[in-house]
Amino acid sequence: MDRVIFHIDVNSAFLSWSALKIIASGGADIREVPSVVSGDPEDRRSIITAKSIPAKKFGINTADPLSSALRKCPSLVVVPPDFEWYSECSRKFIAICREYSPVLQQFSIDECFLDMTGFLGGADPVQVATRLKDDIHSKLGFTVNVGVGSNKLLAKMASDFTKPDKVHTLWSREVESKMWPLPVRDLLYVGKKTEEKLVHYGISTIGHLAKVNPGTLGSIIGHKASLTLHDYANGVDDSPVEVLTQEAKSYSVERTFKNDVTDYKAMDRALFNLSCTVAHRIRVDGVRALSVSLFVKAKDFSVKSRQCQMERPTDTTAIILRYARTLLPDIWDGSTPIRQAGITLGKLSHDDFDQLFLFEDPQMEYYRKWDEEYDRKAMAEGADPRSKMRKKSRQEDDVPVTEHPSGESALKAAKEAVKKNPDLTFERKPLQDGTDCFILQDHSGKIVGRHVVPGSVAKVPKGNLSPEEEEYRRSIDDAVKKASEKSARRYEQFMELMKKATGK
DNA sequence: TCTGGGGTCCTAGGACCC
DNA sequence: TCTGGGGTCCTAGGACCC
Repeated sequence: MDRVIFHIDVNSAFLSWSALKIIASGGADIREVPSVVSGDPEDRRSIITAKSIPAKKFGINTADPLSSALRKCPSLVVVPPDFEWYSECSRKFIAICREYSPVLQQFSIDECFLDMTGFLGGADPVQVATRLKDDIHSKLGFTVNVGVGSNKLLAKMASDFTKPDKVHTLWSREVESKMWPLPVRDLLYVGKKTEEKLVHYGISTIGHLAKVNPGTLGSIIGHKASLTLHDYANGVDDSPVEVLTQEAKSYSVERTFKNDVTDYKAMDRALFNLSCTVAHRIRVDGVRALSVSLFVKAKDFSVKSRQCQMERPTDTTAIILRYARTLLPDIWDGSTPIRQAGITLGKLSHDDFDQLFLFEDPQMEYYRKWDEEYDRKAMAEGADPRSKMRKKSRQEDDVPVTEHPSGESALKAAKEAVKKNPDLTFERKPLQDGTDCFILQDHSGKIVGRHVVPGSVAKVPKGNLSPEEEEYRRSIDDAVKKASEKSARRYEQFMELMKKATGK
């Protein structure tokens, strides 16, 4: 049977979503000027996460280093990402799409497929797609492209035609006229390397690719890829719109260091931090991992990795760290400058027979308590908005949050609260999404309030500062220093704990 | 002043067994 | 003891996506 598939793609998603928030607080529409979502402009390692259409006209592309983008366009407006807000926008976007068909597959935070077959009620697919597009725009304030096609591949290709705020069709019968003239690179799963290989053999358009013998193609790009790409180039894709989200097969955490790591102590601290983060995430999701993989990326971008299987599935930080440490000597000589390191957990399961061994291994008691404490603190601080929080801490739900347009006013509000109630203390604690935050705690350390400046950490005032700004600036330096001291302290505490637990 | 972070899947080669 | 080949499993590295 002929299917009708929609692919809905938010135009410059992160940028549009940030724009809405900025407009709501009285700012200008950054979609209309050259602008990007990126990290701290002072950090040479920041890259472009999203760009506006005017920014694209300066030759700025996603994943470019921010420094090179600023060279192309010195007046570029740079805003930090706000993942919590993006998740909220995404949820609303998906909810509207779901009103059009229950057969929905969320493909990423800003894309989904709808199987409209049987849900059109005789209506013209393009009219329905246009209504969906306009519906999202009027209710949520941002634009999308809708691709309409005979299968997922064609719908996705169609949504990528001209942007923004457009509906395009790519039916099977239109493949030859609309898709074959395009360069091979435009085909899904043809990246830089595959493009190079294909062009080397004179295959430069999707039409060329469609006519190449799959056997010949296999010797150029590999067996599996040749079958897929040959089908794709001919507009063939039988894959269904998957309604059920499948569980993650692996969890990974990677960090690029501010300065390349060249000594064991610093590397061991990094392994500890990575282990803490990734182990916390699997505990939140209630899974355990059997395999651990460690990778390091050197200054020259060469990557080395090693993996191993643990004795049994675990979600314990100390165990994961122990295995990660055994992998390290195989991939690092202890002196080569390392720019990035990461840990991936795989072979995941839900069974927790690990508990049975608790009593045989007295160390586990220490480790389990430490992890519980870590999880409790992480939840209270609302650490990572991107993690799918299975259970939210009750405390967090009750804490009032006050938003401020600037850091100075947030600092002032926090100070006044302490003045009114001397039982309270406040501390500056930026959230991971770039939102600045002053938290208020009572004498027991319980968080009772938050004064936040959404997405403000990158906007550190420089140059001639007023006294208020000076103080704010100092509070930032302070918080950075405190955070790094805290991380060092936590590492030392954990090392003590391991010594105690292992009796060494 | 180059180049983030979180995933999935595939390939090629080695180990091991028959 | 040598040689070849097929099948399976494991893993390091690479390509791609958003």
